[in-house]
Amino acid sequence: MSVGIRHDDLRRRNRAMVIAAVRRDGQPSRTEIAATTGLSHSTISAISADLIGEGILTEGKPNEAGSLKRGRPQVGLGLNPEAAAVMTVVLSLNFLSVAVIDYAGQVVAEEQRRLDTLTMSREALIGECTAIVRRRIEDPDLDIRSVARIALAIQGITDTKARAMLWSPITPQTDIAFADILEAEFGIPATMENDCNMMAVALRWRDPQRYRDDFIAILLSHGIGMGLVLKGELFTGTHSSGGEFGHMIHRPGGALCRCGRRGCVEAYAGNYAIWRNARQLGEDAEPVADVSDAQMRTLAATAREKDGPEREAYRKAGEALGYGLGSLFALIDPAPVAMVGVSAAAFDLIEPALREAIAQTAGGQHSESISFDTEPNELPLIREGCAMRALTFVDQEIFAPGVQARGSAGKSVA
Amino acid sequence: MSVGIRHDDLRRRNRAMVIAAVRRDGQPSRTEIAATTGLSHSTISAISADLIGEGILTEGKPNEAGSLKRGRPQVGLGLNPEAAAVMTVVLSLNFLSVAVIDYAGQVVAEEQRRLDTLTMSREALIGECTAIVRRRIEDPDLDIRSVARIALAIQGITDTKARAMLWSPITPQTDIAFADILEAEFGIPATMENDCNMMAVALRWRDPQRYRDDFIAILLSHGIGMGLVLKGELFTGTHSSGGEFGHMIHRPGGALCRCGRRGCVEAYAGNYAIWRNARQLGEDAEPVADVSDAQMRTLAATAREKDGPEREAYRKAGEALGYGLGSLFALIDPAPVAMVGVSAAAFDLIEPALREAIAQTAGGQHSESISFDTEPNELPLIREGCAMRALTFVDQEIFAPGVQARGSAGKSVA
DNA sequence: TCTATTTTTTCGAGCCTCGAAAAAACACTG
DNA sequence: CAGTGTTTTTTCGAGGCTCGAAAAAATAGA
Repeated sequence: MSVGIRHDDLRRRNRAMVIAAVRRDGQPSRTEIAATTGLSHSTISAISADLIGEGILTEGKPNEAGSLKRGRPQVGLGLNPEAAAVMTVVLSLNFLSVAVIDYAGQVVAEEQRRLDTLTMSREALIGECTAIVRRRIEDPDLDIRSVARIALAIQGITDTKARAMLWSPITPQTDIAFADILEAEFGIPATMENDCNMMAVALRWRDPQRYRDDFIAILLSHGIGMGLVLKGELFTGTHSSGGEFGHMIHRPGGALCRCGRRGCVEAYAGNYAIWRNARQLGEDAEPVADVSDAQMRTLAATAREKDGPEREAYRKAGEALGYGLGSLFALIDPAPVAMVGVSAAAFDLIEPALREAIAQTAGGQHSESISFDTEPNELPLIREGCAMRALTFVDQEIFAPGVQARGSAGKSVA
Repeated sequence: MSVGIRHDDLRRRNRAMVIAAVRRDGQPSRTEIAATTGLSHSTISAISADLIGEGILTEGKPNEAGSLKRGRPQVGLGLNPEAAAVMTVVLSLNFLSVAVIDYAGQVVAEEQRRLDTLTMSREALIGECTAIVRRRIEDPDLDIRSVARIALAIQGITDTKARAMLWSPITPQTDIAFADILEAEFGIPATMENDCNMMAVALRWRDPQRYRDDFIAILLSHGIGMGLVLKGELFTGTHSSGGEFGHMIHRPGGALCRCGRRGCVEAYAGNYAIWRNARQLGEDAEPVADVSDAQMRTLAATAREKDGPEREAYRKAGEALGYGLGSLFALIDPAPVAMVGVSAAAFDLIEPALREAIAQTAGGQHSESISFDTEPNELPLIREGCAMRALTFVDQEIFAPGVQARGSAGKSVA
């Protein structure tokens, strides 16, 4: 049931709002915060005094951006990098990457490892993750007092509660509650996120002009994934991370998909599908386990060079993506799209067929107004998204908690 | 930007919460409201005293449900039917229907008219709507002081702001800002809603057990529509009412749809499509303008009787709906489905192929756990939904406003 | 009639936000 | 270089709101 607003909630929410404004706007003055939040100057003054006292915010130098103005110069408020740290863990095909990030969002440490995720046992996979996290946390060079939160991202399906990986193409293992495991191991709150959702989160921070309330991030990689932001909120399914754009049906009974079903968008537009079509192996050919980025780049080069099966493969991918997007647009209306991943670098080969297909669908009404942007490198995006997700959690839950917790936190710092 | 919470918002929100609790639970006592909202008894007591003083709530008789309990009996709080009235206007193919509903949700007046919506001019259509509303408002028999809000529903696409009909299959006219027109004409706040969304709203009130946070209402009528509730919120597109399930693509380049495109789900599952297939007219045959409910019932009867083109037509409809649902489930995960409209009465003919198709999709993982419910009559549902939508608006915006407005309202009643 | 029990109201305390005024910190001016 | 104007930030009292505890109200059972 919906719950009433208690009196203490007021301060908590407004604290969170101030922190969010500072994180969003960089170095806003108290006056600017008052303007964007709609709260009075007195309230902002009181809250920011508290936050500075607790070591969460810091006052910037007043002589920041050339003070040409007449009166008392604005004092920019910033996030105190030492207020907390968070950790990101990104698990992708044969690759594990962690980073420690300070409260202001700067990477202070990182470590990467190659693994053979496709053949590893459940225990080995979990072991590698906990080990790498432990190494970073216990690193004596790291002068971070404590990691306040861990965010994991994995390609595949996670549950709505952000506790577990349910299924992932990078491992035969299923249902690993990574978040619970890490929490139990280190006593640090953790969440398990879908990689494409983190891409969307990152895009929102990178370019809030373009990616604000409604947009679509599509990962064009070995598989096809999607992160969807609607009305300013990350979209998730009712039970899982949802948004499995790659497994919408493009052609009933069509090409064989990595998921074992037939006719999914991914079975035409995933790297393995483009590869399969370029090699003219037939739609029933078993998907290959991996195609290297270099191989895909070669494929794209060939397709650009001459009209042959390679070009046709990209055309088919464009068609599948276009019809898929058309169906998606029928549900949510058109929105800006960011194409991410190695095949986004071949978007020139994909776009014509994609636009042609969209024009045949309900999305076609605004065909020309749909904008596409490309970003070939997904990993940094996923990492950034994880970092922002973890930091936002700290902002909201740790630094803007109920009264009791806030009191003690205040004492421990003051 | 997100806006801070002012001090006055507190009372406003908690007032809204109390009203919502009373509307939801029937005759809750103050103690029960305190329990469901999590607010203290004192707060509930104060707020309900205000609301009773303002004539919004009324105290029920204490001897309501056999007072077997020991102590002071609970006093049920109810909505005062005379506190306000709302009006619903439902515009469907060749049919216009309005109703006046009191604050407690009872219909106090209604009127219906047959029209030829497909051939009417823009002015005539608007004229009929304003005329019927005026007749109901100015009816001397009606002892309702004033209508506080009007909710219109129409088959087709409306804008996100709930101001205008953008496109509708029931008329060649487009972009009619019905809400603005009625507001200008009568000075009463109005909203323009999508019919299927109102079906979903109604289902939520009718059976909150089954249809709570996540469910799908699909209209199987001449066209195919959908109302979607996700995470307890009505789902809408970024620009329009969205949720155009009927125009997701089932087969690229496939059967001719009423919308002029090809291969939409509706081009296989709409009444005209079933009709077309049953008559073996071919997928390119121009959709007929209307098929009567009686004709559809005859068709279903024939299909049940013998294996022929009629049965095959329903099979194809089931397949299209199944693959469409499969794609939808890939995005949002499976959820309970309510099939509404005349073809829902033929769901026995549709279901086998539908389930078979879903099993071939990402939704298939939970194939057996997906439940279908049928309701052949959409009109009462749409009307109910409109009524609840309008009443909820009154609850939230008129009876739980900012402080200034509340003060004056209080005075005028006291 | 008295007592136990449960619901509802009353009342003072504690917060929170707000507006107005004061204080602070600078640029400009002569 | 002191004085003035301007803008930002803080201070302070007022007004509201919710809460907990206690009181009042309303009933069933003894």
